[in-house]
Amino acid sequence: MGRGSGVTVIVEGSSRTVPAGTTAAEVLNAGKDVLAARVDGRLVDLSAPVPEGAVVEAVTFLSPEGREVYRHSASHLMAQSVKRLFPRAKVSIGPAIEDGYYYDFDIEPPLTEEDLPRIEAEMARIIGEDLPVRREELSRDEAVRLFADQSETYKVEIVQELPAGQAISVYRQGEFVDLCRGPHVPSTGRIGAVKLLSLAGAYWRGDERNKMLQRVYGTSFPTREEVDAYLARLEEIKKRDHRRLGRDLDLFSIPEETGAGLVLWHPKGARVRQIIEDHWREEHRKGGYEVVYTPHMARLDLWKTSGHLDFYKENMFSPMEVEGTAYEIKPMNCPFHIMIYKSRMRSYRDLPIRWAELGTVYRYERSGVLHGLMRVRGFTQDDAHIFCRPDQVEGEIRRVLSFTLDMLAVFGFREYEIFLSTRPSEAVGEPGEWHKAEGALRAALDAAGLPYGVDEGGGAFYGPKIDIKIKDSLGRAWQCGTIQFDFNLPRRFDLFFTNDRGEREHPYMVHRALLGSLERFFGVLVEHYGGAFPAWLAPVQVRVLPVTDAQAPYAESVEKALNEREFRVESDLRSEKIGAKVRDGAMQKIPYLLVVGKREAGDGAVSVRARGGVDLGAMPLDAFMSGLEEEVRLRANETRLTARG
RNA sequence: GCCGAUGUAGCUCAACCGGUAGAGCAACUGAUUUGUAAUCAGUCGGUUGGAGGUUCGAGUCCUCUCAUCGGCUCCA
Repeated sequence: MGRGSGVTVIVEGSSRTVPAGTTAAEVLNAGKDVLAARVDGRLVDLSAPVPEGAVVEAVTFLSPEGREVYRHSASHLMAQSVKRLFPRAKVSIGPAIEDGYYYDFDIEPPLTEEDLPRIEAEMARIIGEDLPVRREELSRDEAVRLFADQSETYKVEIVQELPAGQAISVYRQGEFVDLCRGPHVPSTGRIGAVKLLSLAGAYWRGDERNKMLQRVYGTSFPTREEVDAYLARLEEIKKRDHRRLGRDLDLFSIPEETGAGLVLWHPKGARVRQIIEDHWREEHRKGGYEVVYTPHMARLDLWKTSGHLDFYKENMFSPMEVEGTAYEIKPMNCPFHIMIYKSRMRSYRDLPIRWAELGTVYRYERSGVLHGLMRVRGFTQDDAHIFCRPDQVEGEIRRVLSFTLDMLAVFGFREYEIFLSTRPSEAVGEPGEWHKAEGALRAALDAAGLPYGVDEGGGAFYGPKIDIKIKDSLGRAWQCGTIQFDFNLPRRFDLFFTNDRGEREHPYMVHRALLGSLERFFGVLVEHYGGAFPAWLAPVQVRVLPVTDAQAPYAESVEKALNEREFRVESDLRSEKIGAKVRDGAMQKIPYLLVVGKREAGDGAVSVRARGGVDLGAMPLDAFMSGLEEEVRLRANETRLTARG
């Protein structure tokens, strides 16, 4: 604190002395673009007085923190606007999120889409009023009274849960006051342009036993142009949506007649899947795995033993009866691999045993969660189970971890999020053992030097896991790879091996999937490449386009030659103009279009047009084929042929 | 499952206050023989997601149901 006359602060690296009580805004000589201040690393309002010795920095929209302050203030603006238009609405919470903000309301009758423009217009009015945003600190009792007087029951509930002694901050702008930690922009006029995007339901406090509130999503930027650019970006992103591309490129469908969440892989989607699977098998062979096959259903008793019936029931379809015995369609592959393990005696010398299977499982997913290929009811996991001795488990986990990342890298994924998921509330086994298992996973992650978050309670019922999430085009992260430590199932099934002292001992298990499920992985892959698969994955690598019907026989001979070299190739023999054929080929995102006219037919050449509209000119067919062969061999992420092959 | 919205030709979308469903693209047929993102003409195509109801009459209004979309919850 200042000693009477003045305080010394450090602003942008240089030290200054100012009168005590000087605000951050004054110290920074803040212009309109400064939204808040960072004092000694902590975000505060511009109106906050700076203490002695403080390091003061300006926070603008250019920083993530600045955007958060800005959007959070915009959410208050929205709440104020809603309260003006719908005085009986109760507010709850309204944080900034990536690219925007939301606010949850309890409001009767519910808002409709038509209300959004009205709310937006009122927000614009409040911006015009340029109301000062003021922080006040209250005791808990005062805060409870304040919000109780306004019948803001949700706010009262939040305040009552805050510690009694602690001062509680509220922010007031005009007639609107909201419980908030802050900081906020100094006045409502600082918000430039706002846009409300959508309405959605959201449970109070995220708990489905609570009342469902109405959530309004919006975004805000300093200028209208930036809002428009953001909306345009959303439109662009939609074009990468795997559901749209799946239809446009004829990759898959999920017809209502088949059933929700049940995927039909069309020939072109199936080709890509097959390439993924072939690569997967080859890598597993090299990585010391054996492939196994198991059935799609098993007796219900098996799922009793495994614990699925106790801990996984809500994700399983109902059992069916066969000759008086109940059978269950499989939600997981592990019990089958366990039964293979049990089929004979195992020595410590046999371990680790690594068994992999592209195992198709069926899980009951609630109707509201289904989403294209990303969330389905029948899917094929690239599953494997490793049975090992306790002393091997950490090494095996590390090995799987690097295997996963290598596999993802081949498909062009170098960015992902890793989470350690710990014991869920419903789980088998002792907490102490869980703790040990979590430690082993943590050690493997640390050894690999990988940053990770912790998902408390996100583990499988039989053990903790490491999850690897990949982001889709909308920035939604999807869990793909997973590595799960399991000391429980071996015990439940009474698995053992004979150790080097001749005693029976339980093995440990590692459940793992590298890609997760082929459906989800393919969905993410489609979006990742926007449907423009690299040549090694593309369902059609080459399309031959004769300029006129006269070159049809030559085109067919080119197609045949390519086919014999095992390229995925087709010809467009329609009597269309070459421009139309090029356009159609481009829209199918085919890596290479070969234009063959009179000239090419004459000298055994092809005119190569690479994806993206790059005309590589004419080259001998052989040169094209060796170039493409190389590109495929390298699993190159981009088309890489150049002029003259 | 929950909240909200939406289902019209294969796709993208029209159809006033309830008055008897239409366009472009695709497909098909024919003409055209084309040199790097759409050649022309014609033809076909619909129990308006499904089932009930209101009405003289329903794509339009009501109820139920299925699916999809955006979220929430849950998950590979």
